[in-house]
Amino acid sequence: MGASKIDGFTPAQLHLAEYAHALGHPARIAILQFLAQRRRCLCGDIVDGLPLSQATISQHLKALRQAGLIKGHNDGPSVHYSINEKIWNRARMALGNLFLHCTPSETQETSAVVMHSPN
Amino acid sequence: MGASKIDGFTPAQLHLAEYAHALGHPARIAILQFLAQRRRCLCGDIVDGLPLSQATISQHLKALRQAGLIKGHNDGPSVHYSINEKIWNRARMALGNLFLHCTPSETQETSAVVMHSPN
DNA sequence: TGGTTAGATCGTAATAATACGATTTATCTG
DNA sequence: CAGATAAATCGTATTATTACGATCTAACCA
Repeated sequence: MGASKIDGFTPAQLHLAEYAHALGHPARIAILQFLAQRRRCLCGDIVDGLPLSQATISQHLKALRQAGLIKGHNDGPSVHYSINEKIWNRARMALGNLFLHCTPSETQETSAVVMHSPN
Repeated sequence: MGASKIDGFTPAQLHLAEYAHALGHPARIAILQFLAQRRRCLCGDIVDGLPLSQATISQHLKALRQAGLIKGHNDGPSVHYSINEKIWNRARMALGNLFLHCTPSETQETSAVVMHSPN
């Protein structure tokens, strides 16, 4: 894409867009669901589980890592990936916030709950 | 980007990625927040409110419309835009679902609430 | 009808994203 | 050390995105 204009938007808007952007590809959704199922898994497990090459998976993992949503832990030649709960919760809250403030009608109370700090 | 591979992913994953992708730009976040504030507003209002050209705003509106998140209502020469609650709720649920199933620990009950059908 | 206004669309330049083969890097093992 | 394995990175072709000026379209008004 052309580079997005960044000035004129709030940090909150930029962060929210960054999180959503990281979620904006089916492979990255699948990777996150994969990580959630196994709680912690090798990069190779993901490669085996998805219809994409090792290089492409690695690229998507990098994108998720750069957004902060996942983290990797080196274990010999392999890497264990897992969801980064801290940033994950931030993303959850940011999106909950968006839906809270952008959803009209009585659904607001329902959405509101997602915003409460879980810890 | 290169065209994303689509086969091998579930419809749910594809929809989720589509919604997230639509939210993955600060201008589109700002537009949605703008629409939520005024509940219904002219395209020109958005153009005045954001640091982007009319052509660019129109392009972002098109992206949001194609994802189904907003709808436009013609009123003479102007167009009133508003959030499409039906699809908006679908997006909210889909994202709530993702966070529900991907978030470890005790935050699950909290996230779960967002999934309940509001109506 | 002629002019004005609101938005969409066109054309296009610049840049980012996607995908994958090939290669590199790093770690373990014999 | 030599070979094997895991994952990252490189190189690159293709396509999408972003942004904006310019133009087109449609609806309104005098």
